[in-house]
Amino acid sequence: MDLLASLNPPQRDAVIHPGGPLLILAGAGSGKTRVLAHRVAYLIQERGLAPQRILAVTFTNKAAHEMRERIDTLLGGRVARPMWIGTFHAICSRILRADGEAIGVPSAFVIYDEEDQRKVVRDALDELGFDERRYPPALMHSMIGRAKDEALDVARYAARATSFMEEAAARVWQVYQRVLRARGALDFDDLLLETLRLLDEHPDVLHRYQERFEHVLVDEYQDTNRAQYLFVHALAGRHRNATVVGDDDQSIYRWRGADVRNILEFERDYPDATVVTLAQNYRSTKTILAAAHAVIQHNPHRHPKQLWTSNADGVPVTIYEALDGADEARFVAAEIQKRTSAGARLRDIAVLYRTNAQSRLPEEECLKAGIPYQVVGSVRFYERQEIKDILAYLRLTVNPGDLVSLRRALATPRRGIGDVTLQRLAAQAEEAGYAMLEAMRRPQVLESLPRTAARAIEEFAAIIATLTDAAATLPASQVIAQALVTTGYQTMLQDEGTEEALGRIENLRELVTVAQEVEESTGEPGLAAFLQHLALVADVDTYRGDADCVTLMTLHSAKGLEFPVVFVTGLEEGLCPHIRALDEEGGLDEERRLCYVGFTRAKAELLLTHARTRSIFGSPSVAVSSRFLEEIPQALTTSVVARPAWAEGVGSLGRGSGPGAQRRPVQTFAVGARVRHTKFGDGQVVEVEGEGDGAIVTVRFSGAVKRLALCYAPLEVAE
DNA sequence: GTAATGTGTTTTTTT
DNA sequence: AACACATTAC
Repeated sequence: MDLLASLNPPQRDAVIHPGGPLLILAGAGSGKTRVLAHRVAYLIQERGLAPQRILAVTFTNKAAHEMRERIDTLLGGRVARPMWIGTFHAICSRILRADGEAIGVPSAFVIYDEEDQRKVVRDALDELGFDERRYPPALMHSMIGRAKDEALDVARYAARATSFMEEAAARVWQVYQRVLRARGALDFDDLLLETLRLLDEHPDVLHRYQERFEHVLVDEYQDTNRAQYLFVHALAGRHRNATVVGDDDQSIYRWRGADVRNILEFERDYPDATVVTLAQNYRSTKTILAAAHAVIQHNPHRHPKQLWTSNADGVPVTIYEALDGADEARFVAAEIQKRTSAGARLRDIAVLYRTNAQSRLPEEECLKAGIPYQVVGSVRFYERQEIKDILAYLRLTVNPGDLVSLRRALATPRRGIGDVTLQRLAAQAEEAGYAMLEAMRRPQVLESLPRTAARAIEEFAAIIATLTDAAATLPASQVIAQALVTTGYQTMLQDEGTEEALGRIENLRELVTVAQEVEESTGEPGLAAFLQHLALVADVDTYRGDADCVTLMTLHSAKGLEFPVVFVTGLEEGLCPHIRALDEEGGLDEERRLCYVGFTRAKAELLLTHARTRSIFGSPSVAVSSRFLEEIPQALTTSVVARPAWAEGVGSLGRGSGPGAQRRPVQTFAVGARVRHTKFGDGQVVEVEGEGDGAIVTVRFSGAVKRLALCYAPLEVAE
């Protein structure tokens, strides 16, 4: 296959770049994923590079899968299998599993998620005798997290601490880290930091990986943090074949430690770097691109650049001013139905918002309207209660020292073991130098406990022992299936019998299926590998592009995706830009980039909505439309304003409620377009006067020619 | 030791 | 509005 035929000149330059550092500045929709896939395929096919000598870092697992598939398609066959491709976290996890023992990381380490981490922080505060009111756990946790993003260690952080709070955080961090280590656990940041430490302290390991990876490619480079930066530069240090791709305008993870300087200063890091700029957009209409550009150009300190496209002008951007959140949701649902009845596919439509909480109203409206939808994110699959409960048992079998999991497993199903018993156990275990699980098996320990408690403990220890045996020989999926029964968890849910409980059983079955799939795709059947994999699943990894439904998700999750029709909802001051971002240095710029990312997801049609009142924590408050909306030139937009309920039924169209029925959101029709009117039937547009809200179209129907006010006439595009 | 009730808090965004 | 956490009652 000719890998270059379908590429434009700069894309081709990037693909055939012989070696040495390469920076690809790729604007939204400029085909960067394609270029990366083609470059890898080219290296393999034309340069004869062995796939296992390539390391590619993507932002999500989903992107990793897609990349692998694209490369396979380009080359024909499953060529990309031996190539390492995944997120920073997944790749570091793999390295640590293989080589972590050298720095004392057990290969079956568990990964603590946000909730687990919070518990450890609170334990640490407790141990230090710090009052949670004076030292909020959330604040302590985030201070530690930010420091880790910058690849600091406790000692250096403590040394440079300037405030009282920072000194406190340093002490908490110290205990936090000791606790994690004692439990054989790592948090997300540790995956990177421990890998860096491994590479630093064991030059032989560093050299092995450096030697192996002749090419290192990194996608979404604008969203890498300091630790990730160091990782890339360490691994590419030998061959110097680092290819990084990114767009400073799409940097939206600063709050997570992402440092846009990584991309802006790549040329300083590598003075001999080749820079390729991809400025042609293949995704969006001229109108959408112009609107997006109008917004982003308000940001200072950006690489000045302007995307262009040879695509059509397309239709204007719709701006809808809703009465409130519910009205906004009704508008969205009505517009979706309009488009699907005109032949659009549900999977081509996305509804985006700033915060997860905003998904509720559109969800309800979709439900009412019978529109199938999927929500990406909000409650993550593996963070569901039932999943975490079962995982707690499994984690214990892999890692007996995991106290967070022990506490969790002991609590559900209820076994009559509470804090009192647990503390007695812990005290005895410490005294005798046993691990907790070990103490549970000692007769002399059990004897000292009340009879009922002792029997419950025995039973629990037996369950863990059975599962541990199973985990030693069986693949993860079978261990999980067994755990559902052995722990009594499934019985508990069945007895409960509520719809919710049955849903939970469903989720647990799904977990078994997921395990089977992961076993197949990774070829690593063990429970430890599965658990580590599971902890690294991102929200957007659950997005099913092939499902026949509308997609609801946050602006963050939407990065890297595209849809013919995109709604961006809640464009109000305080929401987008978010109020919490406004008092952070540079926060507004990042909100604007987020908005830009949202706009540039749209291929054909972009609909922006905001509400006049918005419920915050249950109580309604007046909302002002987002400054980002004001930044879009009116020439590019069509505005629709909701009519308040009290004006309903005056004069016209008294059918039903909701904006879809009472006031027709304005569509635009070109002269010649075939249209359908509910009363007059099919016709053809012969003239358009004015535009937007006040437009009047003249339509020739089979019987008569009519002049119709677009905002009131029940007129649609005919399919 | 558990279930029920009450209170306060929360929302940015996520690997 | 929804949820986590604490207190209270059993």
